[in-house]
Amino acid sequence: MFTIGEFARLGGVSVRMLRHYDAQRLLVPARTDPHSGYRSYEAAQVGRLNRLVALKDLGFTLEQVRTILDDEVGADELRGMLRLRHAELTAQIADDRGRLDRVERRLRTIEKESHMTQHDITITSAPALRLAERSGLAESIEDVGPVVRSLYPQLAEALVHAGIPLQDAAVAAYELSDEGPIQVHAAFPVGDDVVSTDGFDVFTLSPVPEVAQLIHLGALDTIGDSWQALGAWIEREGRSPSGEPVREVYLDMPMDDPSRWVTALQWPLQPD
Amino acid sequence: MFTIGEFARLGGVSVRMLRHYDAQRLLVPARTDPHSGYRSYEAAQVGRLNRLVALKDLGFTLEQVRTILDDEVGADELRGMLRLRHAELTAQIADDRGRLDRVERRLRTIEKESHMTQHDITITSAPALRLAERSGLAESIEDVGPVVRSLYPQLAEALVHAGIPLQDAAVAAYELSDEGPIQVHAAFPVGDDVVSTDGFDVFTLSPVPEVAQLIHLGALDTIGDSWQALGAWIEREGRSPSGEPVREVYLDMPMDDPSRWVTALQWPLQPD
DNA sequence: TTGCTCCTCACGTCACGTGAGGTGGC
DNA sequence: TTGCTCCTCACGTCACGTGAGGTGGC
Repeated sequence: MFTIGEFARLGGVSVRMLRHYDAQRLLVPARTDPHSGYRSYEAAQVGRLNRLVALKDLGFTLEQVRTILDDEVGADELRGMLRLRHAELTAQIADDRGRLDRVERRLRTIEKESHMTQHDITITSAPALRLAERSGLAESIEDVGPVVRSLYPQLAEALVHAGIPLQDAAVAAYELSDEGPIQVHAAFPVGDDVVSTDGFDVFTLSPVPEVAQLIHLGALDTIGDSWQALGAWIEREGRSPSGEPVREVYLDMPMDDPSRWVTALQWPLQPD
Repeated sequence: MFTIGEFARLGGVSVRMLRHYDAQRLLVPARTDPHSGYRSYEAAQVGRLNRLVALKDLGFTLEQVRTILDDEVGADELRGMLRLRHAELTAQIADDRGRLDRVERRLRTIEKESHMTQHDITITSAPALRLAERSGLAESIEDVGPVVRSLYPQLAEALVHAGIPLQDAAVAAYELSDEGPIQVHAAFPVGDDVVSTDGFDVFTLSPVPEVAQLIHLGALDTIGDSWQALGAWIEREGRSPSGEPVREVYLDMPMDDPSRWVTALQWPLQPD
């Protein structure tokens, strides 16, 4: 028989842990003195303690350890638990590798710039959107803005005329390509009941699991710079655009003050 | 201005998280309605939220994020924090790799044996020991037991004669080698004040960071099998003995019942 | 006798998730 | 008006670590 302290040393665990395992009925001492409460462990219990520690070291929760130790799982179930744990660990390692990469990148930029370079670019997801749109062609990147601006009044008029409420933020989408004119869509999100009519077409944008997003603050005259910055950032991060249309979401446009406008630029990415 | 829901969507976080960051003074809404408690966020706050999320994604605690965001750390300190995080992540990944290896080993043994092979072998550390000993030579492995047994009565007598109290468990140590006689030490731990005398020598065993340990239950006549099992296990695990003397710690030896004896076998390992 | 070990509460950890119960704005 | 969003508590999470305050055994 061992005291709790001896047994703890033998198993390489703390006394507190043994008390915890007792309280959880995971490893109950062979006897407990009814008067003093002193716990006594038998030599034969070392085996269970070792198994407990080994399973915990694999990353199982105490509840899982209990079911395994108490033989409540068959060989197949145990295989399943191990495979699940395998998958979880693999994912965990991959996550931490990503984190490590980002830490290293920060360290490299900090060496060069000696302060925290902070950009307002994040990677997020973009939802599927059902849109009522009017589209046009822009000859060049610089031409996109004027084209969009010319499309919205007509679109708004057509939607209002059709009695369709406009509640969500307007969304514009462009199909960027290296050469040739750019297809420009000026649009508003609409419900499933709305269909194409004279004055606007209804189409859907697919959901995108990963987009690089930059929040552009202020008037739209400098939005080209923001798109450029976003493209440069994607390149620096070693990511690639997926080729799906980019989106401009006009989150807030107080009509009296363009300097307070808020626009999200979203550039779909290929899976990493 | 955004409501908390809009701002949460924009930043890809939950409403609850924004309330939490408010409570922690990490990201306080630009204004809070004194009557309704409704929070309003400004577009310009998106930057801070993005930085917050990015730093949290690197694995920093919210408290660390706060000091970094509030510019309470200089470039050097920040470099230090990033390097620390780098080290932590590297260690974490190494740990998880080890876990993954062990999970895979379990899966392979379970394929073959279709049930949980549980051995009572663990890896633990062994402390430095100051020992009073008598030693002898054993011609072969089989001869070790008799030699040890012959040494202990004389050693006990010499220690008692010198007035030295015996409180801790007896420890035997052998220097295993492939050929030739085996040096056998029968010993008891003693305090720093005890020195070599007629009848026993005092020497110290170095601490060992990693030993493979097997708890042998019962009489010592089958202890050879336990040593064999321990050696086989070390081989299977792909570990190597360090060559330091192996230890037998006689944890419990009730004189009336050898079947309840408890002995720890410890085999020093090379660092992994 | 003096340490040393043992005991039982009970709080703290970390970053929120998840109700409960209620109010405000379109 | 009916949902939808917002609000404030407050408990739960997971496996213990860390006192506080007290008792038992050599």
